[in-house]
Amino acid sequence: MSEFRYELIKECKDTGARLGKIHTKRGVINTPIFMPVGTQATVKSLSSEDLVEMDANVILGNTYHLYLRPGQEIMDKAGGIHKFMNWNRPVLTDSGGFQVFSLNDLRKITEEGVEFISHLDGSRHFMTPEKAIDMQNSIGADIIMCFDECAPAGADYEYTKKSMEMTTRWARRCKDAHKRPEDQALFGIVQGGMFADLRAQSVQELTDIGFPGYSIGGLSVGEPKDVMYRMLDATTPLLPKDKPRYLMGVGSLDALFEGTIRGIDMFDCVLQSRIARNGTAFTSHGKVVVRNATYKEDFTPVDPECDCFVCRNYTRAYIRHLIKTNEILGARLLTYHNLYFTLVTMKKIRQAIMDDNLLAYKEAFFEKFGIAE
RNA sequence: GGGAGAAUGCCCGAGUGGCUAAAGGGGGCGGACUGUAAAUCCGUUGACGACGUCUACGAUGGUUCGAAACCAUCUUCUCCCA
Repeated sequence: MSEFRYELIKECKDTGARLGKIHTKRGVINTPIFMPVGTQATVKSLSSEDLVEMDANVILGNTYHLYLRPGQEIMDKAGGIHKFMNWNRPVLTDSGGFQVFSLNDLRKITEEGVEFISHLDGSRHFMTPEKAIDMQNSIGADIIMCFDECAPAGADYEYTKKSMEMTTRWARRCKDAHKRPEDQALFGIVQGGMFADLRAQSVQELTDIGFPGYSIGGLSVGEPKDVMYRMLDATTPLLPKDKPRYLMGVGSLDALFEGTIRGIDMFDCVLQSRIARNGTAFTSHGKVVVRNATYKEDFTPVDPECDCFVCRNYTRAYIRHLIKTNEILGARLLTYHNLYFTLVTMKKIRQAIMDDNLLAYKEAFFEKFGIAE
């Protein structure tokens, strides 16, 4: 029997926010949670020890990228991603569905699956729902995703409906192909673009199939934020309360609050780690572009209110210097801080739900943080 | 002492009569970044109140309708022969 289970601890009185626990073989995940993204079995620039130290609980890996490198055989021989990267906490893998979207010019979609042209060497690969699951069985993540088509924001109704219905058929194939349901929770992915009725249809069909958790995909793909929030409003109330909801790829600070308020339990985002590498920090007082000349002689911490090891020991001036000189330590320090800051914010959000003052906390947060980035 | 060559915008470096305020790269400055094709990408980078003017390609003086480009002299630098 699977140990995977969602426990709803408390529902917010004023909003749709939920405080919960996801029980997995590798430990308990307190939700709502932010999951750092480690596409190629590494959160870029950080070690697994760093992630433990900052108290990250779940991290992501990516099926498509790990399938290309190091490849399925190595993942098998390594005994799965946990051993491979020395990380014994939960891992969630995306199926490669996002690459159907992001590698737009390098793939062809058919009912059977997706033909990718490798961005690495131009070689052709045919990814199917079955293969995506098989690969995820080899990677061995605790939570895995159905292979889906993530349609672009501009897709019209007709295309979006067909795409969503195919994603549903793929979801069934994924469930059928899954060989380790006892220790890998397979999530279905809700699609339906920017159309509320299609979102509802997607939820209905996926819940009919039945999954231990539900992801909401196809958002934050170029649409305005209010549209995304409207789609969440049209989706989460329809999802079963006893299963976790995962909003895929979303994680700007405002979206973490707004998503939580709309009943999302899990978030992941590359934004924190990517902008870190590009010289920007999220702080209590908003976005700080450490790279900018303003901070050349700023010998204060990245975020004076943060107690991460970066903020306790290093200055903006130093990190700016590292970024300007293209030293890898700069990327590492900012990545560490950005993720730490986000994880702490999520911890405070959980506490606020517990204390029945989520809306007040949100208001206080953005009063300092400023307008959402 | 003799001979050859070079001097370009913050730096390197194209450019041998008008289309050159001057390619390209670097550096500087700024912006973007949301299930990672990203330590990436984009913009900008002589001055001044704008498709206008001014100052600019070592210096000075010429040739020409017009010069960063041609000529003369000077200055500095590099290389070769003694």
